[in-house]
Parts: sequence; C-alpha cells; structure tokens
Amino acid sequence: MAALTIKDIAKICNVSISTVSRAMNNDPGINAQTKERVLRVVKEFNYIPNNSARNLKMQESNTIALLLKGVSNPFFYEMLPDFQKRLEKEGYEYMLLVVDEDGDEVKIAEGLAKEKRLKGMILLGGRFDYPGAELQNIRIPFVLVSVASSTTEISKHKRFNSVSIDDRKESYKVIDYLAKKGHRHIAIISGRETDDTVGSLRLDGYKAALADNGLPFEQRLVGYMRKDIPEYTEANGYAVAKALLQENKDITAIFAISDRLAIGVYKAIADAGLRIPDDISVVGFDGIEMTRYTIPSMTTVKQPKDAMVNSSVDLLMSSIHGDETKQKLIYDAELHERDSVKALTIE
Amino acid sequence: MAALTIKDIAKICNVSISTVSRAMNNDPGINAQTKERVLRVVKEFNYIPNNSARNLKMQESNTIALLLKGVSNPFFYEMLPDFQKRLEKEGYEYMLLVVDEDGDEVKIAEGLAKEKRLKGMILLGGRFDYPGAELQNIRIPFVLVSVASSTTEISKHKRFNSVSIDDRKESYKVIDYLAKKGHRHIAIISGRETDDTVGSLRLDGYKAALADNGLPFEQRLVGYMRKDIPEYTEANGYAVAKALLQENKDITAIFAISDRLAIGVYKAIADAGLRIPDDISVVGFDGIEMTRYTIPSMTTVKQPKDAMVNSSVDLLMSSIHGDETKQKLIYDAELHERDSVKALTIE
DNA sequence: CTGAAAGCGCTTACAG
DNA sequence: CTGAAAGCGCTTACAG
Repeated sequence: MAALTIKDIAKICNVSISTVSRAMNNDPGINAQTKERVLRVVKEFNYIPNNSARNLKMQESNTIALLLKGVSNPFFYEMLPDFQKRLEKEGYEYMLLVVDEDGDEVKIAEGLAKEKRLKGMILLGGRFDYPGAELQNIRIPFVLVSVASSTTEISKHKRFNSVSIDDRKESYKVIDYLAKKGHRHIAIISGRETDDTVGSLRLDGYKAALADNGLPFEQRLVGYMRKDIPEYTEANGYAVAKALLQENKDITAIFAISDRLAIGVYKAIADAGLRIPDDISVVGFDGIEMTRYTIPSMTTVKQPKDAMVNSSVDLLMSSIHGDETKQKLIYDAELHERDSVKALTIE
Repeated sequence: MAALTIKDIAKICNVSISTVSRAMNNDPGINAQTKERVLRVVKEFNYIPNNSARNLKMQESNTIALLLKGVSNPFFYEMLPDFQKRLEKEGYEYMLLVVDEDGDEVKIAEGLAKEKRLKGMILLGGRFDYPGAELQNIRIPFVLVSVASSTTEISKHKRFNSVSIDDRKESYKVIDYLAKKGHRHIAIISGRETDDTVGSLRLDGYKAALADNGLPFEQRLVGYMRKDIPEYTEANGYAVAKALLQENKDITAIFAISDRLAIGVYKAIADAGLRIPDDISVVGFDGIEMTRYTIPSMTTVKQPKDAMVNSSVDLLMSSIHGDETKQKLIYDAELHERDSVKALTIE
C-alpha cells in the first residue's frame, strides 16, 4: 500500500536520489545509459513522484488554472475547450477546477495559487465581490471573465483585469428591438427578486428601453425567477412563463435572460396552445449552441465567446509578463435574429 | 510577493510555529487566549497555509475526488450536485476534477491519489480500458461510474467496483418498443464507425431487436456519427439525420443514442417539413432534463441517475472501510414514454 | 500549555 | 556525470 518514493527507486537502481530526480526531469547533465536504466525501473514499478513534495520544493510551476463557478451554464463550458487550446498553445499547463454553487471561489483561488505556485489564473463565472471576497489577496496574475458584479460595486473591478459584456446595454438592445417590431406588451423573465447582479442589470435595461420607446413599465410583466427551482434552468423558465401567460393575455413577446430559461418558455407557450412566433415572440440570452436547434430556432443575444476567451488570455499573458496596468474590457454582444420573433408592424 | 509562511505568523505572534499550527488545526491542547491571538493575526494577514507542505506531511486526507471525463455530457453534470451532497453527508471533503477529452484519466487519477492522499475516488465517464490504462495501479479505493468499455474488454471490469447500465439491452428495449408499435423502417444514429464501446453495444442491441421482431437489418438505416463534428452533439445528430432522411424516404422512426443527438434529429425533421411524431417518431437516450422541454417532449431511455449515484457512493464507502469484494452493478434504465413516438398499428 | 526537533518526498546548488 | 546535503512549509510525537 505504501506508495513508492524516489528513495525506493534509487535503491533499486543503485544510484542516488539525485540521479533519479535528474532522470525524471530531463536534466541534461546525466549519462544517457543511467537515465535509461532509471526510467525503465520507473516505468516497471510505475513510480509516480509525489506532487506535493515537488510543488513544495519548486519555486514555481508553469500552470495556469481556470476556476469555473457554475457548471450548469452551457455558455461557460462551451468556452472551456477554447481556453484550454489557447493556453496550451501559449505553452502553459492547463488545469480546470470547478467550484460548486456555494463554494467560496476566492478562498479556493487563493489556496490554489499558493499550493500550485500557479503562473496565473482565470476566474470564469461566479460572483467575486460579495462581502468578504478579497480579490486583492490573490497575489498572482489573474483575470475575471463573465464575473457578475453587484450593481453597486461594479466600479471596483477597475482594479482588476476583467472581460465581460454590458448587461444593461444588451438587455436594452433586445427590448428596443422588440418594441421597434411593434410589440407593446413585452414580458421579461429576470433574476430572482433579490438579485442585485446580472438579473438586476438586465431588468434595468428592460425598463430603460421601454421608457425610450414610450411604453409603460408594468410590474405584472416582470417574471422573477422562482426561488424554489434551480436558477437559470428550463424548469424555472417554464414555471415563470406559464404563470405570466396565464395572468396576462396581452403578452406578445417574452425576453428570458438566459437561453435555458427561454427553452422552458418555449414549452410553456406550446402547452398554452400558442405558437412561436405567431402568437408569442421569444428572445433568449447567451447564444449557446442549442439555440440553433430549437424549433423555431431562437433569436438570442450571442456573447462573443471567442473574442472573450482570446482577450482574457491576452490580458493574462501581459499581466504575467509584468504589465501592471489593469484593463476592464467590455464586449458588444450581438443580437442574432433567427425565427422566434415576429414583426407586428410593417416597417 | 513572497507568500506568508507559518514562520512569519509565529514571529508576529511571538510564539513557536508549533503553536500556530495547533491554533489553526483546532488542536485541543492549546490555551484559548493564545489560540485566539494567533487566529486574529492569521485573519489579519490573511495567511493561508501551504497545502503542498500540509499534504506532504499528513499521512492522509479526508478527501474523495470525483474525476469526470466529458464535460459536454449533460447527463454527467446533472449527477454532480448529487454526488457532492451525498459525499459531504458521509463526512468527506469533495473535490471535482474535469479531465479534458484527450487527457489520460488513469494517469491523472494515479497522480491525484498520491498527491492528495485521497481516501477514495469516483471515476465518472471516460473510457478506462484503452491500451496501457492500468487501473490496478490506482492504489486507493475507487469506483467506475458510467465508464465505457470496449466490447472485448468488458469482463475485465469484474475486478473493479463499477456502476453502469447494460447498453445492449437498453438499446434492444427501444427498438423492440418501436417495432411493437408497428415501425418497420427504424433508423439509428449510432457511434462513429470505429466506435467499439457504447455506440457499438447499442448498435448490437438494435440489430438483435430487429431480428427478434422479424425485421431485416439494413445498413442504409444506420447513421454513424460524423467524425468531422464533435461527438454526441446536436450538430452531429442534425447532420446525420438530415442525410438519413434525404436518402431513405421510408423511415418512420429514428433512435438516437444520446439525447443531445436526438435534439439535432428534431431539427432535421422540422427542416424536412416533417412532424414529430406524426411523420417520424424519435427516441433519445440518457434522460437529461432538457428532454422534458423539447416540443414534443421526448421519449427517451432514462438512466437511473439517483440510484447510480447512491450505489456508487455505497460501494466506495464499503471499499474504504475495508471490504475487498468487488461488485459490478448493472442498473436497469427506464423507457420514458412521452410524446415523440406514434403507434402505427392499433395494439 | 508550549517549544525544539524530526521528517514528509522531492529538487538543486555545490563538491568532487 | 554523480552523490551528499540543504531546505521547501508544514505536523506531531516528545520533553519540559
């Protein structure tokens, strides 16, 4: 049971542990035959060096970690392969860690940075500014990607590298688009009532666009995600849309603040015996793959995934190479017009 | 930049490093006031102990790791929260590691076990029997969950704890069901042509059920997943179904060996101007959440997720507690009849 | 209750 | 090219 150590291998090979270490680490100053002999034994006994010891000893690794919060969001995991490819192309080891919904991502990030002697870190998703989250304690280069900010603390992120979109503005674009298409009773499926991050920002955009188009804001058309159902899921979108449709017969369009919610909305509409887009128009948010395969294909706000991935790695690279300036990059998302919206007026 | 160590804290507090260590690890033999004083400094300076050193020193951790291969499969990540809850209820620390598609899960598992002094491991997804994958090198208790086996090596798994379904049998059930409903030209969207694991097993079940129902096996009705498109995705299902429908006007039912593929099939059918289930019946596989929200809701083979999670943890627990017997649990999946299949005959 | 010391398994100057 | 030795940052018997 006791695992093999470098000592055991050294003994078996009749060399010192230094030699074993050199053989394993491709040290140039070692006799080719010795090396081969050691490596053969290593292979035969399936020796795997203890990483803790190695990490403890080594001053630094060549690893960049990606810390993901929120496995349930397809938008995030669609980014994963791209991050990996890009990071490996840059010559770094890549390591993915998934933090569960209620894990403390900042503490985990700190610990990880120390334990692994990381070169840098990418913090994807999650919310990095709740009380006590001391990002400044992370002493290695990092970049925040698609990290939610509470509406009151957004400016703080100026002190960090970050890559995101403007939630308020993108939401505004959607509602403005629907209003220009002649929709007068536009419902929104927003965050939970207590949400003060993404949901709240997108609701702001909704209100602003309504006002600019001369439409009244009506509380009855706001569907807050339910607390008793997992957030941002089809099930939540379905439940909220169902209630919305039952109580408001005049709705002609529904904007859901995520694609998964919107897929639930599709179902609620079908169950009500209505059709998309003939009776009700639907717009989603994120632009996940699946939206191309809904029937009808979904009009949605597509976040510039590729650009976001690339520029976050760019930021991280320059930070690793000593650049002290911090950038807050905000990307434009794109409203992908597909088949789930009907124009009510002839333009 | 240099991170704080236990020495620094000891110096600041005017105590020995032993005392700092005791304060941090809730050692009973320490003066309450000393402890408080140390902890305050720890907090103030935001000292985080070096985990590598700790792991190196500690003989064992209390951690169980979940190694997931294949982030892109919703079926797997729907299991994640359940695993976590159950493991934490058992009193273990939980750690999730995602191995990318072409990572060597066995090597990673071995290294991880050593580095973290893990109590046990759950290997979810992936394929653990390709040449050179020496599972027996993993010296800590582990259990394989939903791990694909090549058709020739399945018996080997008898030496390990494993939890899975019988792919051949479940596939058989689907085709038998469709045949009994009067379908005579049933297409399948199977694995890649070279697949010798899940895809191949499900294709076997398809053939057997056809034979038992007096239906001929026709190569033209077999759609192999395309190599130029990511496996098991909507895009792949869409492309393959589209070709299938174009070349075979007599198809009345399509069985896709994963739900995501089936969602692509839905789209291909809609694009062809056909309707589900009136013109074409569709059956998926896995039973992911989303299948309740497709329109029409999808008939699919639902894997018993909860039971699989619980019994894998059970197996792991008894293995950790010294039980040397290995079990190979095979669960029955359930064909969820929903609205995507039409009976062609009156039963 | 506290401290000095040994040691976990590695890597890497430093001698030879 | 190889080995003896120091040291990475911790934990934990062992004395006191």
